[in-house]
Amino acid sequence: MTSETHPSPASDKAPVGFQEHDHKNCVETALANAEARCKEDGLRLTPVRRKVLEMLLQEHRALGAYSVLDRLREAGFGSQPPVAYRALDFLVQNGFVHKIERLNAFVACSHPGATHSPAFMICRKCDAVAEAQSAPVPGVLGAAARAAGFEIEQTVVEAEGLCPDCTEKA
Amino acid sequence: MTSETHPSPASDKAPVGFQEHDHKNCVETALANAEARCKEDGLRLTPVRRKVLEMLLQEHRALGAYSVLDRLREAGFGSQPPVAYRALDFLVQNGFVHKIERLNAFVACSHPGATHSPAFMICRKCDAVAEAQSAPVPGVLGAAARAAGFEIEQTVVEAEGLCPDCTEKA
DNA sequence: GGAATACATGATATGGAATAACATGACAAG
DNA sequence: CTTGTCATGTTATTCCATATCATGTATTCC
Ligand SMILES: [Zn+2]
Ligand SMILES: [Zn+2]
Ligand SMILES: [Zn+2]
Ligand SMILES: [Zn+2]
Repeated sequence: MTSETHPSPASDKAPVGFQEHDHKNCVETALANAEARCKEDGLRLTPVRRKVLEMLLQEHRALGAYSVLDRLREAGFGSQPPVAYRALDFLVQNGFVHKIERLNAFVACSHPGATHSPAFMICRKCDAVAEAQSAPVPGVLGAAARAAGFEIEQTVVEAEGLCPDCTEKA
Repeated sequence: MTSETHPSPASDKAPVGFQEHDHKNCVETALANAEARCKEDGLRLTPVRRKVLEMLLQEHRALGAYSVLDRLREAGFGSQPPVAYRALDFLVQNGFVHKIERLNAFVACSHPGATHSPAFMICRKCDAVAEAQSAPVPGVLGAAARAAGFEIEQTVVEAEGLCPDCTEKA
């Protein structure tokens, strides 16, 4: 089970997230990929947007909108909330970034490219976040939705618990 | 066992939520059940807490913390945020109420009694919320968690989409 | 009963998340 | 050059959430 999120290019659907990896390379690759995909799809990866994506890849954990904003300010961009939120909206909209509802925070996607409905594991101790490639949320919910006549468009799946590190320390 | 949420008395694991029902009865029953369970478990369903649960059952939809607070003020209780949050915490903690992360809002549980990991369907047009009795989330996520050494303690499953009513109007 | 303890509430203050509304600048299409 | 579109900047406001300190009210134990 090569859950090598970042290092090995071949593993793509692994759980990933709590391991060490070649981070510099991981960030650069992801940024390059994003730029490529934007060019391809006619999306505009402007400086602010790029910067926000870069910092999220860099941190490799979920950042609140105001942390993002702080970093934008430091980097010489606008410092008002909408600046951050608009960039984040763009990135979320186009699948480069996910919002972690449980934390009201944002994290760079670990499985870019493939359209996916992600699932997250969130450590309640250290706030580490790992993205798992989730199958469509189906099962009971799908059945319930059909029964109720509800049309599912998007799903949020977030599991809270203890990451390996924090489990160890306890 | 009497989770007569709304429509048919026999249906217990039904999706529920978007249908009409005998609401007065539904509220009263739920309140009575809550009181019974609290007595049984040595929990203290104090006036504030009871009032909050009552209003959530009454509204039958997700309310923001400050809506709750407004109603508390009108009812002569304290009017500072912690008053609402503490009551909500108690109710969530003990399974009478769920927090809808997607909306930063709270809704009374539709399947009280049974310990359950609920799943929600949230209408993006009218904000109606229906609770489905969700089987434990595992599936893909469970496997991923095991592989990563992550210990799941709690899960959030929320589906966004269009409720029957809003689908119709479109 | 009276002290000690735990828990519930009240009130103040602050911080963080999110959006509405308006103005400006860049750029491509007609 | 004008118009429309999109991105950015700025101001202001609203909503969500928690830390902290003070007060009150039960229960428990002696
Ligand atoms: Zn990485
Ligand atoms: Zn951890
Ligand atoms: Zn009801
Ligand atoms: Zn609706």
